[in-house]
Amino acid sequence: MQIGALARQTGCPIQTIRFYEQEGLLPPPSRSAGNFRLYGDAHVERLLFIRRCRSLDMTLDEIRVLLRLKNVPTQDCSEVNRVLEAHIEQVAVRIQELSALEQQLRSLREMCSEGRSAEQCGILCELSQPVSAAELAVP
Amino acid sequence: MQIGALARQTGCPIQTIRFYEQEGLLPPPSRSAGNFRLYGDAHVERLLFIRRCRSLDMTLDEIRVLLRLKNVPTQDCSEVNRVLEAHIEQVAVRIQELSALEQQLRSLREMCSEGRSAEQCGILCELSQPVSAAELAVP
DNA sequence: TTAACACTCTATAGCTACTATAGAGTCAAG
DNA sequence: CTTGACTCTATAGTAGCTATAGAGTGTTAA
Repeated sequence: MQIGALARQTGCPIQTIRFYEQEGLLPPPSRSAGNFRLYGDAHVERLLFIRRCRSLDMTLDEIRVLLRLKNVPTQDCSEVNRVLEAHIEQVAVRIQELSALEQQLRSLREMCSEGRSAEQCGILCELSQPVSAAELAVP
Repeated sequence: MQIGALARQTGCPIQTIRFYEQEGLLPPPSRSAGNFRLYGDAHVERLLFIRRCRSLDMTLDEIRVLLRLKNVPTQDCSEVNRVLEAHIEQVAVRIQELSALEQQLRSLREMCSEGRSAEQCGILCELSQPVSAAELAVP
């Protein structure tokens, strides 16, 4: 199967497949006489695994770890659990941060009603205030 | 005031100040005889404004719009309101997405208890399932 | 006077996870 | 034998910085 067929089967763009190969997530496939990449079912499976992980917003590094563990089927899988839990924690933290951010934005929005001049705009005025050290810590 | 002093006053790294100048967010300051950047109070104010916006996770493009509006003090500020509301909406959407993601991750976590072999790991098995079209839509 | 030191300058490369080109080559069908 | 669909490599771009190299500036102490 050529790269286009693999792309159709997995819903993954061709460029991205080549990118995953370059990054070592997909093993280099064999090549045709004309130097075209030739894939088999194992590649389909592995690429689907990667895409599933990406759809769960895992980083390529996290996926690399999972792929490594997957390739040693007899090994204890507790590291898989740890990777996943760390990832869940990251997502939870990000949700916390964004929720706090949304609160700040909504109270900022309260500062101004439509139709004022920019000079008197409560939002612009508030935005001109110094930032606290806590707020400066970029999420 | 040299760039180091501005950096200290605002808590913004020196490189970032130069980056903002390059991006047109900060106007190019005057220079000393030895070609050092020399800033005044207006620069401090403007940089604080930018950092406050960034701490609210606004993009540089959004900030550019706000700065433009801020510089025409007599103009109606309703566009400021619109920029802010669009930004709030984006944050709200992202929170929704991440919350759904967290749910998926937690139910994935349920699939495996510690101590199995990788082969039998419920998480790895589940991750090997094909991805639905809906899940493929990367947030 | 000169040496040390802190500060600044430009230019460039790196980060993540792709995406989008350019320009060339491959292969099957009409 | 040419058209068209497909593929190849290499390179640059995205956002918002961060980090480096190698050079110059400016003040102070020996």
